[in-house]
Amino acid sequence: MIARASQLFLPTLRDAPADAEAVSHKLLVRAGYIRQVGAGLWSFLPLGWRVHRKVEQIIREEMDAIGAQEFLAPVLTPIELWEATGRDKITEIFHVTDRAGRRFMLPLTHEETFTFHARELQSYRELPQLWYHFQTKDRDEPRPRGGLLRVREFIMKDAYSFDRDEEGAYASFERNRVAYHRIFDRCGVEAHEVKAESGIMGGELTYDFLAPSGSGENILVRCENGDYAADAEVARGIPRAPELPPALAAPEEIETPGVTTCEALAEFLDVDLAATSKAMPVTTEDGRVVLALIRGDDRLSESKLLSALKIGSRPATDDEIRAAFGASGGSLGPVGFDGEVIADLTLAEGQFVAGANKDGFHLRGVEAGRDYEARFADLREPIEGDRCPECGGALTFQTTIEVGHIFYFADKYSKGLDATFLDEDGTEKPLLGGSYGIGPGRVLAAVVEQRNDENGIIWPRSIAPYDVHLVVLKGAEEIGEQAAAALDAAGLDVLLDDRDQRPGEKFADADLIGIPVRVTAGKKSLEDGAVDVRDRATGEERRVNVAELGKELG
RNA sequence: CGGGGUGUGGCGCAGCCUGGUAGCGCGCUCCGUUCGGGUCGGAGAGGUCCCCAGUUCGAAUCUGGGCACCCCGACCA
Repeated sequence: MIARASQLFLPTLRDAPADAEAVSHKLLVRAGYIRQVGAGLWSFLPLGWRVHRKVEQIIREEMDAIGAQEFLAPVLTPIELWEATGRDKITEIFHVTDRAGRRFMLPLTHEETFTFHARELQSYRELPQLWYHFQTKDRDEPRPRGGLLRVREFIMKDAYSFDRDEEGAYASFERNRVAYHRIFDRCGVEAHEVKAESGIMGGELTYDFLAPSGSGENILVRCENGDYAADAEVARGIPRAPELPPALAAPEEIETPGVTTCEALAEFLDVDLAATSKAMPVTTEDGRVVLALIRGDDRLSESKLLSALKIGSRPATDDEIRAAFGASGGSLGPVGFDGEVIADLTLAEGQFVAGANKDGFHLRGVEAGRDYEARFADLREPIEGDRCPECGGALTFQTTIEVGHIFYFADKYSKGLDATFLDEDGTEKPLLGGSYGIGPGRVLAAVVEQRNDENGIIWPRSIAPYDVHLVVLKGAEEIGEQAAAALDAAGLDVLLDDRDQRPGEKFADADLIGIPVRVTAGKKSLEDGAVDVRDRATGEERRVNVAELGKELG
């Protein structure tokens, strides 16, 4: 296939929009792949849509290869379906009514709809089933950002498995997990599988696929030695050992006027910051004030706190703190506090400096067990300098985009929607489900984040909008056409730049657009019947006779 | 939702403080020139200055209200 640039809608820009921050956002807009319609709302222009479709096709092939069956479920969804599972309360839902006042919603995902169809499964003989579709998702995100990185409407490949027992469900999960690795490999995107946040749900199988990127919302923590990888929200790091002062027989009160932060405290007392403790009172959703206690050099991980408390919480207000501790933030500690104390594992042994629950005073030599009772849990965010929990190697931190998510949800949706089957032993059981999502738009953005240089995008061949970018310079039109015909005959998709532009502009656009192979037909070609074939990534160039082109690149 | 910022031809920006004919670069159209890394010269087209209200003889500019978009945070099935 030959596409002529002179006739395409391919609006390349010299400057990126001023408000673009992420590299993928800038390059995709500049190179004419996408345009913004509203906050978090994007059109894919012809070139961008070609890439999107290529990503889709790779996903489709890999899903079909594991026996998945493609569906198409509607976007507009009766609200009753979501009421049945209790998810109609989610704040990100866009609600819609028809002329008769009937209520609908635009789904964030399609568990309900697919489980609805799964109700037609009646016998264990029909299981397992693995279904998927590519369909629009709408989410009223509080803050879309970064071009395609976080949007309010996007196409998702979402798959749903239904099994008769846990063993089968795990097998389905595993099939999808392996397929995901193949998908990301083929798309040329580096993505790491990590155990994701389980939060209140706890215990379920849930993995994220994180693609390192210049901008993104998840922090990937990895061990320098390879194996260990986790999302920072759940990653465990081994913190450095603190320099503890000599132990005291009992806590000793010291006056610390105006000292309200651990940093100031460590400096005032001339001790290691890691020898202090930080008191972070929170109020739980059921109204209790709980003291979360971490080491002075650490940050509290909200998701770990959530897992440990098994209930949501927020920072306590000044009034609540005053009522519960009789002191203000900055002088708080566990000694003498009669509420629940949940402390980080780093504080289980040794003596630390803590607030005295008396404004302007702290206690030295506070020891868990002896001076206060606490429940211990991993509460800290891993930080630079931590060691790997498995091998002791150094941990590295990268910002990433979540490009895929696989999740085993058991009977969570089958229960609400009453999706059961009759097992071999004659008993009725709920279907056990899993869901598996990939956002092709995010994959596309992640590839651009990972593969670019100062001149533009560098697509892998597998998802490039065209196979070859053929630049035809003035005077070489005839041989350019011959080259295009040769490439087309070899089954390649050719972007033929036949515009009446100067060479520099055509080359600049070719670099920006990022098709991996560039072929140039120019004056020289008239003499030797050859064209330049240039590799976008390496810049390597060689001359190939037009007659050999198809064979060389096909 | 909290904090910060921006709205002026397609894109990037100046003008606003101190009210008085709306400007610059790129892009676009036409003519010439040039032609293997964003030529050069000339002539043009194109703007409800985000919206509404107010102040004023007069508002892009001052005041009030609203809207949109971006960044940080909160949130994130």
